Parts: sequence; C-alpha cells; structure tokens
Amino acid sequence: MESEPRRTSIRERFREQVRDDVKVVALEQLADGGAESISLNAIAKKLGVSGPALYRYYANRDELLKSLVIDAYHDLRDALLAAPGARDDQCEDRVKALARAYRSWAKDRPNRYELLFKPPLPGYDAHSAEISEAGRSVMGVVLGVITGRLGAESSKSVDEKGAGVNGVLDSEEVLRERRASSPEYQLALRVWSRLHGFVSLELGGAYAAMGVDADALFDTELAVLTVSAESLSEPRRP
Amino acid sequence: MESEPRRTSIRERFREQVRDDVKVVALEQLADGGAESISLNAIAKKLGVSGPALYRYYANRDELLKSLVIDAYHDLRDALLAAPGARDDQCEDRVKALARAYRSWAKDRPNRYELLFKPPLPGYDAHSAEISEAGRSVMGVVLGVITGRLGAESSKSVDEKGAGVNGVLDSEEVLRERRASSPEYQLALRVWSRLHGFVSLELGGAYAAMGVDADALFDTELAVLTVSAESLSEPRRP
DNA sequence: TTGCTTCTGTTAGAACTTATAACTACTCAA
DNA sequence: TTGAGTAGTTATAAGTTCTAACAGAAGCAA
Repeated sequence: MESEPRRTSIRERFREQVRDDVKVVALEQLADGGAESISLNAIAKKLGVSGPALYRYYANRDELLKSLVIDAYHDLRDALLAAPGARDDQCEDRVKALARAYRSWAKDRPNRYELLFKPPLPGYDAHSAEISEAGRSVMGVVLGVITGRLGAESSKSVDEKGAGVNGVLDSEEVLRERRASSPEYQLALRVWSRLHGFVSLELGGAYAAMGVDADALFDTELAVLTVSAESLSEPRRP
Repeated sequence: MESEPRRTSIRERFREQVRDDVKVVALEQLADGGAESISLNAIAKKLGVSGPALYRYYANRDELLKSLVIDAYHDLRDALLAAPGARDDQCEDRVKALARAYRSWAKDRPNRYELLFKPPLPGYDAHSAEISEAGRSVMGVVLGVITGRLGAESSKSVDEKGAGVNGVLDSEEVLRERRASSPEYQLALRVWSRLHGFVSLELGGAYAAMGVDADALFDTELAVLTVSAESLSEPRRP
C-alpha cells in the first residue's frame, strides 16, 4: 500500500485512509446482505461519523460501488496470477489451475463475485473506462495463462511489483500486440465465459436446487474445457 | 390465460387482473432501468391508485419480484420450446437451435434475463420452492432438446396445452425418471451453464468493451458446444 | 505569529423508498 | 337487510441518497 516514496501530503494520506475505511465496512455489508445492503448512511454510522460526511470521500453511492468493483477485479486477477500451477509447462494443467482458482475465489466471496457481473447495477455505468480496464486486466491474466506467457517470477500481487497501473506483465503486452481477433484471445474469452457460466449458476444455487454434485460437474467441465481448448488452439483433428 | 372453466369468482378475477396490471407496469420499469428501478410506489402512481393499495395484491416488493422471475423463467422456457429446429433429427442442430433461441431471448430483454440470474437479490430467497421449480422447468426443456424427447407437436406455450403446473411434457417426465446423476442431465446443465456464461458476459458488455465480435465468438462456441456435447454423450474418441 | 484558504464534519432538510396502521366505503352473499 | 370481507384511502414510521448552509480545525505563507 505504501510503495510510493511518501510524496503524498499528510492530508492526502488521511483521505486515502478514510476511503479505505469506508471500503472495509462496505465489504462487510456486502459480505452479509449483498450489494443492495451497502448503505452510505449505515457505513457512516459504523465509522462514527454522521451521514453526509462520507460524501467528501465518495461523490455518491455508485462511485463507492465502482471502486469496490475495480478492487474486486484486481483481487481476482491477483488470485489467478497466484494460482498454483498457473505457470505449469502443460497448457492443460495451467488452464485447470486457472479454472480452480477462479472458482475458489468466487465461492469464497460470492457476493463480491456477483458484484462483478451484476454490472448494470443501479445507475453506475458498467462501461466506465476504469471498470473496463480492470476487467481487461483479468482477461490479460487468463490470456497469459493460456499462452503460457505469464513470466515465471511473479506469483504475487501485481501492485507489489510496481508494474504500472494494472500491468499484467507479459499478458498485458500480449493484449496489445495480438489484437482481439487472435485465436488465443477468443479462446481466452470463451474459457472465461464458461467459467463464469459455471460459477454463476453454482452461486445462484441452481446446482444445489437440482440436487447435482457441483464438484463432479466442475471436474467434467474442466476436462472438456481443456480438451476443447487444445483442439482449438492447435487444430489437429479433422 | 383463461383456460379454466370460469370457476373463479368475479372478485378473484379482478384480483388477478390487478396483479397482472402491476406486473405489466413493473416490466416496463424493469425494461428501462433494471430491477432496481422497480418501485411499488411508482407503479401505484402509474396505475392511478395510491401507494399502499398495492400491498393488497403483493405482500411486499420481493413477492412482486419473485413473481416476475417465475414469469420470466416460464417465458424463456416457452421461447426455447418454440425455437425453430428444437425438434430436429440431428442432435447437433437441436442444440444449436436451443442456443440461438436462448441468446436471442436474453438479448431481446436483457434486464429481464438479468433478473433471472441476479438471484440472491435484495432479500428474496432465490431458493424459494417456486423459483427453483420454474428454473427446473427451463432445465427440463434443455434436457428435452438434448435428448430429443420434446414431443414434436407442442411448439407453443406449455400453458396453452393445459399440461399441469409447468408440465414440460416428456422432458418433465425425463427429469423425474432419470435422476440428476444421469449423463444427459449433467450435459444439459453444462450446456446451460455455457450459454449463460456467454450471454451473461455479452449483456454485461464485456465483449463490447474488448472490441470482440460477439456473433463470431458465439458461432465458435456453438461449434464447440455441439462437438463436445456429442463427444461426451457418446464417448467415441479414445 | 498572524491571517488566509482549504478541507472536514456538522445539522437541516428535500425527495425518495418500503411498509404498517387505522379508518372509510364498497360489494357480495346469506 | 344485515354482516363479513375486501379495496381503497390517508397518516405515519423508519429507512435511503444526496444537497445546502454553516462551524471549526488544519495547513500554509508572509
């Protein structure tokens, strides 16, 4: 958090502190009650200040939510980066590691995960440049895992490496050089969409409601995920 | 809507009428503004009654939302049933038809689709028996399409056939006889989860934000969907 | 140190929301 | 015709977000 050489003024540091405090309480409310139950008023009360004080730190509720979404994206990205096996030699193993990490992250913080994909929430525009950027940084990691260009060193938070705003190392670079039309990019998107589909249904309780063993189902989907991934990235079969 | 032999009292029919009126206005609000902007107060105003009057018809806001969710599930189910090609001979064609119908339904009413999978919404329990039931009726159709047991006659709304509460014909029957552990069932779930993943990301604007051609991506995913579907339902390959 | 400026937090209040309570008036059925 | 149940009304409570106006402290510069 304090990688900067203390260039910030004492007031700015205080501001950041309070902004973080607000987010901490907001995450608590998010954890038990979902995004709807995040209330600036209640946060203020819990922080010991009264109501409108928080509007000095967040323009409105949506800005706070946006901030939470971006943080969550970055957190997810870091979790994927740190997945054991994300830098394996075998592509299949890398993808499996990614998938497991993705699912685990979501299951451990369901409300936070839902926050990410419930986007067109109240009024805040999901197409905010910052949110898109954060989303793309996750995509960068997915892409990096698939192409095996993650860079074996960094298995920790990207922020700690001081690698730019959301510099995802090689993968970010890949994002630029190979454009959206590249096969790897499309494959990454499809992997992501499948993972999201599975996890989303699981969190929504669909599997539970139908008496299905989600773990077993996930294993099956994992197998197909990697199979089709390989068959598509290296089209061997007729 | 009036398949019953007019056994209902005039008052009950009036009640149903008002409940429907409320839902109609609610759907309008849902269409422009999302689920958050559904307000009992505003609905009442638009209907010319004042505020608390609606509480005679819906216990609370969540009950209205629950009702909308169930309707949406049934609507989606009917759309899938009516998909041109859902009763084709080729399994691959059936699944493709299903997938296209699914995506179309969602894209035509994004907010309504999101309502379905935003489940753990405010306070209403997504695991309400009725909602689970409605969700399962969609699964029934997916399963029916995959197994080719839809019954060639009924391409129209299930309700119009008077086939029980959400009687999905053969597929509902299949749901009972072959349990959740059957390969077809798991395959149906995986197909559904992939469709949901794709559509969800698309509606969320992820593809647009990354400058990806969603149509092309969908076509690719469609191909893999059916390929892996076949390879799994009939494990031919070593 | 003095003084100015900027920032932070306060209270008051507007405009909403969901939801309940109490009361009136109507309709339906015996 | 009488009586029950229903439908609507207003008033009200307890929330929410967010603005406005103001008080006071903190930082900064001369």
